[in-house]
Amino acid sequence: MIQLYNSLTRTKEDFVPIGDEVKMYVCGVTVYDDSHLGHALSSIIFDVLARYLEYRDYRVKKVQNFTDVDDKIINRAKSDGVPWEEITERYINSFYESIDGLNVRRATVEPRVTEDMPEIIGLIERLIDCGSAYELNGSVYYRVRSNPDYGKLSGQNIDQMLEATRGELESGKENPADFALWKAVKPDEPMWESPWGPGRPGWHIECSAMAFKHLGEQIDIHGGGLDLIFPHHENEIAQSESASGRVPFARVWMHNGMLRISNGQEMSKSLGNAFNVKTALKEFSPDAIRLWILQSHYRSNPLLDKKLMGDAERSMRRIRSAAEITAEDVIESEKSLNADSYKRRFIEAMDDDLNTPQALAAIFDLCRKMNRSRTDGIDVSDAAELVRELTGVLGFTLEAPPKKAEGLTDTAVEALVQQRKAARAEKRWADADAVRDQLDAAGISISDTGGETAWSRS
RNA sequence: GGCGACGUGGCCAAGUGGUUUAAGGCGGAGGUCUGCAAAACCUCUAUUCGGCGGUUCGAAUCCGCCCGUCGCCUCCA
Repeated sequence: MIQLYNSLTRTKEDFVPIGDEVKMYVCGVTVYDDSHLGHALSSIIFDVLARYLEYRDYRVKKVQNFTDVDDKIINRAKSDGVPWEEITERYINSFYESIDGLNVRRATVEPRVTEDMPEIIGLIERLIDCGSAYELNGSVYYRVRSNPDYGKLSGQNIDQMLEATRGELESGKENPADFALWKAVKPDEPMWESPWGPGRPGWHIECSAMAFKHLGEQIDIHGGGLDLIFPHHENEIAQSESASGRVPFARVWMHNGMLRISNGQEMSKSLGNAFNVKTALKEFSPDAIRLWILQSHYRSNPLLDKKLMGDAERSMRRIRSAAEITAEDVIESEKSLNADSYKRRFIEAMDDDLNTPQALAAIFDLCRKMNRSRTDGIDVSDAAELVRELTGVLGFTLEAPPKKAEGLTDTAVEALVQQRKAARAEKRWADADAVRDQLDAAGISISDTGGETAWSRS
């Protein structure tokens, strides 16, 4: 039985989907800049969740949106002096480049706000009809007081929040905590026609509308970063439940932790220290980045530190070399390593609220067991197959790290390797070592196994 | 001010009442293998879980206080 921690109830709960298909919605990105490693963290975690659910024989429909109408996009368009559509197009492509590079599978549906405008407007109309929203000067606001449950996710209560929000308040709202569902048009901003006049949707309504459209009015899992709990997810719950009358809107709310940067501060865009995914991928393999993330539990706050990614790169080599063992590499043997207990450990760990550090520990232990068994003349090809299976569930590619562009060509390396081979055959060790040093300097490492010499770029 | 998270070895990080005197990874030390290396394997690397009290037959795990770090309450994965 899979158990997941539900932010709404603050407990781990047995996961029981409503229907025969898991309906999962994950808050996507606002496309106004390149993706940073925080996005990578969230994407990888919910990628692993979807992969694991499928591994456990669930059918999964995952919806992840693009917010392509937003203040930050408008501002970016202004500062770049281009139409806002160009900004969103550019960064949607950039997002895909990053996410593909990280071997994150695409969601089943990836809706954009601009493409689901009729549903958004329709949902706002429903909210007005049921008394949960009101129009004011061409804008529409959600009436927070209409919902006694408001605040249940974040543990906030309206009065306390208001104390904190003293100061600038939009005039005319019934309650300062009421939030915009529809924003009346301002000069030079994207706009759509609506029953309340031209304007654009508020931030929160899109997710409710898209979840309703693509998944239905009650869903199994809703995911996103911890920072979205308030106000975004709180508002999403309020809107969705007011409109549909179905409670809860999402059975399980899952929130991933925030990246920490080395000096202890949160990594946030406003600090301007975002670490670009594409930049990271130039230096580290997607597997190293994934391992670095999955070695912490998804609800913790991993340290963003290049050293740790480098450590993960080295760790990956162990797993990769174990996974690379195929039937041909195996010594003829009657005895075969039975890896069932490792598979059970893996599943047990993942069932327990996606405990990837424990699941990885099972894989590392299995790799060690395989190496040990191999020297004992035991057939480990089935175990290697299991390593491939389990690492696949975690989304690893098992591909070697990116090749350094500079340096020697393959043929040049081969020539040097042959040169060294000759030297070794004649026991001219100094010459052989000189070649090895030369290769090493060019970022190529060598290993002599049996009669053969293997080389790889590091 | 309100809501919340966290503090485990040199670094990262599981574990949340007994089979854990604490998994796994990285790093380090020694060894096997090797011409020497690399990789791999073996052994070692926290009697201890921020501090102080308490509950309990028994706590890193529960309770209280204190110290420290961080997040949310405004846009953020």
